[in-house]
Amino acid sequence: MLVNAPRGTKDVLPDTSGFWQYVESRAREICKIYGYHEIRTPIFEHTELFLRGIGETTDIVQKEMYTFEDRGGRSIPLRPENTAAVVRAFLEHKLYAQPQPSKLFYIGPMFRYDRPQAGRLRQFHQFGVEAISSPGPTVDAEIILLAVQFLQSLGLGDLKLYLNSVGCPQCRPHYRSKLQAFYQDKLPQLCHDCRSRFDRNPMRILDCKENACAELSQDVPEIVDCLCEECAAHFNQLQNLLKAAGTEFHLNPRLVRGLDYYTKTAFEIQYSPLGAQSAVCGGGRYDGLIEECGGQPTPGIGFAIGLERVLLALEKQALLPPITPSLDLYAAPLDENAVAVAFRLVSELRRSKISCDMDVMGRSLKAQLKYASQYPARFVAIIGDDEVRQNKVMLKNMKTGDQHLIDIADVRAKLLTEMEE
RNA sequence: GUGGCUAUGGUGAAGCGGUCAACACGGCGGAUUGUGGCUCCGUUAUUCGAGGGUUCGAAUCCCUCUAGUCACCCCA
Repeated sequence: MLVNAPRGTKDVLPDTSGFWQYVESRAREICKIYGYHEIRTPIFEHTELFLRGIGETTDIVQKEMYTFEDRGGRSIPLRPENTAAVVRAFLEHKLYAQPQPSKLFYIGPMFRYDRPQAGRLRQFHQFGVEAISSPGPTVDAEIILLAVQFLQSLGLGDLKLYLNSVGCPQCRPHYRSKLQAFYQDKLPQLCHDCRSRFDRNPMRILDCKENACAELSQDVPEIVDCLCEECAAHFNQLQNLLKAAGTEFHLNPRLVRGLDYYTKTAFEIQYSPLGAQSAVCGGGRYDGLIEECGGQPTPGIGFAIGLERVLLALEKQALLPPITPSLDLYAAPLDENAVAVAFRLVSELRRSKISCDMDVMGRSLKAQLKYASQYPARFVAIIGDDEVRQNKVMLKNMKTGDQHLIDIADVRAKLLTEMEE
């Protein structure tokens, strides 16, 4: 117990942290290219924010939040996603008073209490992007391209972009009642889950994997045919923009997002070899969210990318960059007097930003050389009695095996010229 | 939250009721006195995810729990 991380959490060890840094730096690069700026919000927020923002009836809020009471009696959840928090910060700091749109991104941990699986953890990490204030659809296309370009820049292939429009408060109710009319007489034949979806969120029935439900849904009316004029025009224009940019996409009328705040554009990027957790990126427009959170009516759109899933996909496609630690100099002292000399040398070199290390295990020279070659270190400075007496160091090139006795004072210059090559 | 499968050292794994828990890799140490990457030698699990039970005897059988994994649910 004491030596096990809590269920659904993972330690990132030194042999993999380099992969994370790689992916995160790619995310930052892309955001810079697209003009998005980083925002960092707290890992916990007030419960009300997510109740309002995500929706009280959603699974995320109903059964997946890590909520605790703090010592002041406040109900505090660890954030299950970050869009609501970004909107909160947008309002709290009156970012709307600055030149709009607000183009923001974040990278960080999210928390959902769920049964862990590969690609689904209780603490997981998202890279998310939000563009607030523009009604689109140009910014919709921009955001989607950003996501696609990010994933492509990592070399990922076999990605599929799915696109849909979920309408707006004008047209969605019509579609909803149309759906309910469609399913009304089929109700007894639907599965248990779908019967409860009928009232709560009939659009979810379309998504059901039960054979019976899928068959019943064969001739279901599609939302694209029920969009109001504005939503239809928006959706059309978005498709035109994506085509103009040469981005391949697939319309998926059954694509429904799980969070209440989505309107109009909904999209998802899938990498199917990941199995059940194949959604690498999910996003959409949330034109009602900011008002819902107490601001002026303001449109917004964003997405989140699951970094664990991206890493899994990269691993599957053998696209993880090699991580090669290296060291310019390893100091190998042979006795206590030499340790002091070596320590001084190493300290000085480190101040000059030369990467170096020395023995702290009291090992034999043989063992020290072995260690240095595994590191791998480019040079080893062997320091024994003779060297200490003469203020010199036996500098050994680990690649060639050559070694020369040189003045300690010259080590730095020697290393610098060697590193030039 | 529901169902299936799994659980032996740092890693990959043998063992399937009865002497010291194979083997490989890795780690550490060594092969004459201050020299690595090859080779050779030694060493590295009083213990088999945890806790109960059955038995003269259990890593091996049973139960509970924990964790991983796959699928559902949902989502990134």
